Amino acid sequence: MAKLYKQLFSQFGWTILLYGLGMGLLLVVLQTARYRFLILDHAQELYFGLIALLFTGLGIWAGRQLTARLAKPTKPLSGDALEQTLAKLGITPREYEVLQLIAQGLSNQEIAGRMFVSLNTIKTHTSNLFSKLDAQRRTQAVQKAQAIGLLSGTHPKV
Amino acid sequence: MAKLYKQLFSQFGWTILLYGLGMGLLLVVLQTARYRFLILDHAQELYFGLIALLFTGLGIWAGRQLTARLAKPTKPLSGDALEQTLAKLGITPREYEVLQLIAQGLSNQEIAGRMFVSLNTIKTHTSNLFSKLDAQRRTQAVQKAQAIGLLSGTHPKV
DNA sequence: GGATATCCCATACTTTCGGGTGATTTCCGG
DNA sequence: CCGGAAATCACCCGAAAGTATGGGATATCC
Repeated sequence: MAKLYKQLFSQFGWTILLYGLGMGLLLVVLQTARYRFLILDHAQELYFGLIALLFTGLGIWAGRQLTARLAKPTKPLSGDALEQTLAKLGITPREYEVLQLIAQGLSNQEIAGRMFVSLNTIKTHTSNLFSKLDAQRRTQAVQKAQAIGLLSGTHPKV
Repeated sequence: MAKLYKQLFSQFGWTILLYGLGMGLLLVVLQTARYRFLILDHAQELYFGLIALLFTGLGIWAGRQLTARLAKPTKPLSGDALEQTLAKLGITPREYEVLQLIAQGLSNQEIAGRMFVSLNTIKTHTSNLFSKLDAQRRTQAVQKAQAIGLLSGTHPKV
């Protein structure tokens, strides 16, 4: 449990904390303000609208913050860093080969032919690869791999 | 005035409309619910909290939708060159949108959901797109598009 | 020798893709 | 007003991709 928290925190930093604080603060302010200045009866709708607007804005802001961290762009790794990343993800050499061929737009059949193994073998490799990359599709795997820097620049094959 | 609306609509599609509708609907529902079931006195805080939560979620969603459209047209090639290339290949705006979403690893179903059209429509778009890019698979299309510089992220750098 | 990891292959099954055809609507330019 | 481009959607069909499971062959490390 503490591990999950730590991971989340390291990933999102202060964003969540700040968001929670802001949320609580706003609620408190609004509450006290309600009892102090605006005790008008039918001002409820106005309150709802205001809160809705405010938290919509906050939501957009928070969304931007979070996606900004998740969509962090990176440069292609090389040599040592590459192997380290591969090891961390548990991606085997053979799987990495497959990944590179996938990124070049080859089908499983073509990959099988190029690597002199059966189609089923490639399927196994891709399946394992996807689970290690937390991907459901080959395009997603390529996208994630590029985001991490596992793949060098595109090879203009044709 | 109508022109501005049209432009905005064509840019953001149903996102804004849906958002406005959802907002209004939620407010109405909450209001009527208030007078029907929960006339308890100190339930206000709960309401505020609920609305805050709801609209935070909505805000995040809206933010994602909007930034997805605003961030994509950030051209890797100098604007003009991009449009020229697209025109040369006969790729329509809608098809280009699809291409970008494909490059992000989304399935046709997910793309359909994000663009508020049917799965069949996306299939048509992808099919036309592939023939224009001379590709047989989505991964191949992505590879070629990146090689030409049609996609942000990784493109001819070195 | 046993545990582990990698690689190879297979079968069976479900889902997704891609290709093809055709149809409707809207909008725009000649 | 007519014709074409663009966008939307539908239906079918075969191929490819993905999932699950299990078996067998090495090689390595303890």
